[in-house]
Amino acid sequence: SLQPYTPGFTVNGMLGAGQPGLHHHGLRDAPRRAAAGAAHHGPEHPRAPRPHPGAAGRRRPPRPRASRPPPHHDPHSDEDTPTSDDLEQFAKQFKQRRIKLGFTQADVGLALGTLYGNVFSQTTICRFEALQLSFKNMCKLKPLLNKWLEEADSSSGSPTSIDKIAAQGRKRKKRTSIEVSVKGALESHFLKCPKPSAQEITSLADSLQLEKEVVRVWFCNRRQKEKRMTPPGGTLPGAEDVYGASRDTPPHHGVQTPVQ
DNA sequence: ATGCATGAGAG
DNA sequence: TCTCATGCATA
Repeated sequence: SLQPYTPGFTVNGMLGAGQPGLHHHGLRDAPRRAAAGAAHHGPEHPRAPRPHPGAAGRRRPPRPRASRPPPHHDPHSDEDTPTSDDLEQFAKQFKQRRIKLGFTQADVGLALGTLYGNVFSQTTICRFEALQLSFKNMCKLKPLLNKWLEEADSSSGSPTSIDKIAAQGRKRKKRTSIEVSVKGALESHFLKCPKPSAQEITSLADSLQLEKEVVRVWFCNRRQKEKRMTPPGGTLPGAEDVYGASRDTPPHHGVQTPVQ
């Protein structure tokens, strides 16, 4: 189940791993975006910008924010907390190796399961590579992916075949598609107030003709997006701490980067 | 690749 | 209820 896909076609790993009518792609690489960002405040939140060595035209003055200072020793060895830069570098290298080895994101997710029991979806691997997870989440996944990487190119083909986790039976709500204009409205409100009260959500939902639950979830997801290592939009200097009115609102912040 | 969704924890 | 990790389904 975790064979480097067959060059002929049959891009299997991914389809088999639960990627329905998706076409090819399993290998393909594109000049990635770069992250630039700011990190700060939270006493414990390493979020760092990325100066970008090789890329030219960086518009944002990279905020020189050191993040989790590596207490000691090198980055490549897992163990202690990596810096944002370490993660970015690893993610890049990981993707490159993965592709060279001929594995799809889905293959990797599955392999992690057969290897350690933690199965991950194509989505998660994708987000890891694109740094679209929270710093903490990235740190958690890095060791696993790193191990897979070592295991993978050392080609110690021990066919550790394992079962798949039983499928769930719960019916999932059909994904509601929100119109662009409505999304724009939500976005506006988000900028004004990232954490609307239940009542504000209700009225907003009402005026936008959306289910309250849909709006609530939209805000949750929007906030979560803001906490990724590579946040959307851009956090203007000065406009920090959008949330917590209380002191020490921990994490957040980011950076801005065009996601391509 | 990403949008909307679920569910486990925490409070 | 919110956050957070995660993924089905879809663009």
